[in-house]
Amino acid sequence: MRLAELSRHSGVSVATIKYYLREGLLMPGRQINATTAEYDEEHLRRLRLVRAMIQIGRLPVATVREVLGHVDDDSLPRTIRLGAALWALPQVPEPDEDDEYVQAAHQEVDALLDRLGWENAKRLATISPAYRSLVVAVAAFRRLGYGWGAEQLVPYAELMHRTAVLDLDLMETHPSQAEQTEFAVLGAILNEPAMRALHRLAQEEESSRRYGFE
Amino acid sequence: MRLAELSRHSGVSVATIKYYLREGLLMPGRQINATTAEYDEEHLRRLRLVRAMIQIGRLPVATVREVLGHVDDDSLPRTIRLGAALWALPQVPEPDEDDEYVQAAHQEVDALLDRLGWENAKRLATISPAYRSLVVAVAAFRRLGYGWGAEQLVPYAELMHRTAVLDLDLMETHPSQAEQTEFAVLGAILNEPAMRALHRLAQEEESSRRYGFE
DNA sequence: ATGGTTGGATAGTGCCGGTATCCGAGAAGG
DNA sequence: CCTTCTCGGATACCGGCACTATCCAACCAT
Repeated sequence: MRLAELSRHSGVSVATIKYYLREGLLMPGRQINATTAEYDEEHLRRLRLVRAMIQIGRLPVATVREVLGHVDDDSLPRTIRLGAALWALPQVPEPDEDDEYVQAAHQEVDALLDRLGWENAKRLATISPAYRSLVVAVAAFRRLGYGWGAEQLVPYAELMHRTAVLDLDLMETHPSQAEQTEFAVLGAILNEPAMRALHRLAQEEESSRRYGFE
Repeated sequence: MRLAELSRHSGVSVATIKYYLREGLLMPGRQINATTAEYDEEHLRRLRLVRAMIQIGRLPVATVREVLGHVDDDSLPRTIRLGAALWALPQVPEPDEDDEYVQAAHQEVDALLDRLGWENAKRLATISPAYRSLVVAVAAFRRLGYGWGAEQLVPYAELMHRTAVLDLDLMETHPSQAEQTEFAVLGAILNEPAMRALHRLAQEEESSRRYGFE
């Protein structure tokens, strides 16, 4: 497969593929001679993955590169690789630790983790971007005057835990570890838009059940 | 409160506030004289809301303007207002209806809605952006060779429905309709990052329960 | 041989949040 | 009253990012 064919099969323009090659998102093709390179199914697959991450997952190019780096790195044990890939995902800006709302949010989130019994997550709290994101979101809510704390979050957290159980069950249906890692990353990146969509659909459904269409 | 004070109270730079005023994200202050305008708590609140939507929700400025327009529009009935605000949220690119994966995804999603008994959502299918987003995400998964369809999505959808029930219950605890609408929009915009964070935390928790830390 | 492709390098584009600069009109202090 | 500081508003500009257009030499098909 040559560049133009890769472009046709993927629906991605030649110029864009060249850009991804330059950015290291796509491994170079096998060079046949000075002006021809050969690409295969693996390239096509990777290209589709990259596109999905960028277009559906809205990841910045630099993040895609980082995530792919972890996915490709065979030297790390599974959970590290998975965690590394997931932690590269886009983050909310750093919380300002001096802010009173941020401090209150910290306490709320810690209380939440205690009430849930998420001991492991608590151990990861200081380094996990997810923890920080949650703190930032809770702080924003409270700044706007909503009593958004452990009380309200517990039922959500329990639902999300059940979702995570589904995620990992689904991941374990894949035979090889490489596939599992790719699927887990995909799950985190592509599943989330799908879940967001499902969530909104569910809101529309429930809302029209309660209030009708008018 | 003058511009500089508004800036100090909100932590947003004067230049940025001016930008938001220009863009119509913030209503102009009460003009005292040719060079002074007076802002109040309402402005501060709106400014915090705008910041949260942009920074935490990552909404583009144009979308924020649109969402706020619907929130402020008292002439519409609640569900329309709510729906209009939610539908303005950022969307995935339009699916290419000729694509075979997209067509298969359509069928899967329709089958999913049937199995869930989401009659109302089905009626909204042709116009709901959430429906389209779901189709796009499912198509992307299938293009990558994963059997991602009604079968796998049903348990997720049920969890999301329970989440939506929580959302609306929580919304109904607010007394006025204006507050309810704002809260619903906030829920859709700010709650999602929080849920995403909870989801990742839950994944970390469950993953380390299953596989330990190594 | 020759005209159309090919891959690679480089520079440019369009958008978008946000900044910097400038200005004339008050406000504040003596 | 006069000077100096600060204010709000208009305008031009900036930097990052995801692409895209152009150019060029090498190659392949006729």
